[in-house]
Amino acid sequence: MSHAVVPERATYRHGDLARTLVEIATELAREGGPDAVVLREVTRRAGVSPNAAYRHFASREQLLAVVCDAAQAALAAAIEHEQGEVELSGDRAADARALFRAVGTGYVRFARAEPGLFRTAFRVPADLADRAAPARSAVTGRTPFQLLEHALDGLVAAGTLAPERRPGAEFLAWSAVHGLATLLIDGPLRALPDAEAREVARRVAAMVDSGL
Amino acid sequence: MSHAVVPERATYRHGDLARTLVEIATELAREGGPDAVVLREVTRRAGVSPNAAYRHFASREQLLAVVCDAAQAALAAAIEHEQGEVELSGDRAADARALFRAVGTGYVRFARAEPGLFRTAFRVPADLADRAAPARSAVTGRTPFQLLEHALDGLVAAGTLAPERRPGAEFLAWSAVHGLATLLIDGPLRALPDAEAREVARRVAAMVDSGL
DNA sequence: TCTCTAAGTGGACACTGTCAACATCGAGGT
DNA sequence: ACCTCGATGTTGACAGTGTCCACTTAGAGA
Repeated sequence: MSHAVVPERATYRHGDLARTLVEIATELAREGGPDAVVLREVTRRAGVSPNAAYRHFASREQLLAVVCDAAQAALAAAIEHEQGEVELSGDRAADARALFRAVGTGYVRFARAEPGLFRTAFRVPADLADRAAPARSAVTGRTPFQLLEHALDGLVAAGTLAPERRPGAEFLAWSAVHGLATLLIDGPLRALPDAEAREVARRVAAMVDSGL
Repeated sequence: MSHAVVPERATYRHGDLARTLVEIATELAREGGPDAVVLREVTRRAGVSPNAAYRHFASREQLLAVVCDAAQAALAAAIEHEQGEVELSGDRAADARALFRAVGTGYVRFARAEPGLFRTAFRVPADLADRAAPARSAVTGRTPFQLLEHALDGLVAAGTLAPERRPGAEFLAWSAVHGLATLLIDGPLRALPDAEAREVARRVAAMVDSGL
């Protein structure tokens, strides 16, 4: 049942247990969502006693918080990747628009590809809201939310979005896209085939475009 | 710690334990969300041994599923109440629109007023997707989702929404509103005062209106 | 009145997160 | 080259959880 095929470490010290624990916990979260990251199972897979974790994390909740950051970073990476796929045309307005839409499509694609991590990313940390932003970012150093804000700024700079409509626009866009994502992985659209899911996503994007 | 102030029942039989357990479990969910409904605490408050619950529910998960239905029903009731507050003007188009918007405002209002129940309502049942719809409805017999569909049908009937745009429109509207709700109770808009929250909700509604 | 069975109890098990006390090394100063 | 001391890992324990099994109880129907 337990994948405890550990390299039977020879030394008393582990080396980099903190990182190892986070990696294993993240894998558990990927497979089964936040509830699947159980401290004892993590240490078991690491080949270490349960209490060893407490030398590196104050509690299970705190370990989960770190995994949550990692999941957010993975989401950021997915969005950045999606934006990287965009073929820039040179038309500033069109490009800004494409990059903006890539935020949404990358977001939804990640939610469908990694539902466990996605749910973990938005597990409310219970204690703190302002979790360290840097830990939640990928290569550009931006969190998913910041990537969205950046894309919106791009729309304004390209003249596509009127500056007076910019404040608060991230909340409109985020609402629509996040709602769609949950609908697709936990809601009635769960079993929708990829093609149709993309179609719904396209319509949501159109709604955001015209309604911003 | 435990509110186990139970009426010290005299009879061996409880009378209506199933209903009592659901009520207590719902209260726990209201206070602390789905994770707060722990079987032993429920039975404790009911003044009954833990195993008594198994005569009425196959597992904790199944009890939680019933609570989930109850939470959905409460959401439906909140939406219906919001629609009941609408002052009909006689103008069919305007009324249909007002009733449609009331779905959104009722939805968001409920999420903010009862975050514990709201989270419970959308706890994915893990096993079954097609949970009994009737259990999730209130006085009109409609689930929250059905209330939304009904309001959209009203828009079409009033000529406000083009019939060819009707299919799938519920997913667009639901995405936006549900996303907003989670943003307001678990996301960065958590601490927003009521007035500003209503303002954001108004803008989301406008986005849906113009983007449907 | 007797019985059968639905409803509640008691005890146990495996599992969890967490604490306190103990064991083990390895780096840094003498 | 040694010794120490603190960071890291271990052991054992405790309370709490969901759930199984065997037992008891009492109310409804023959």
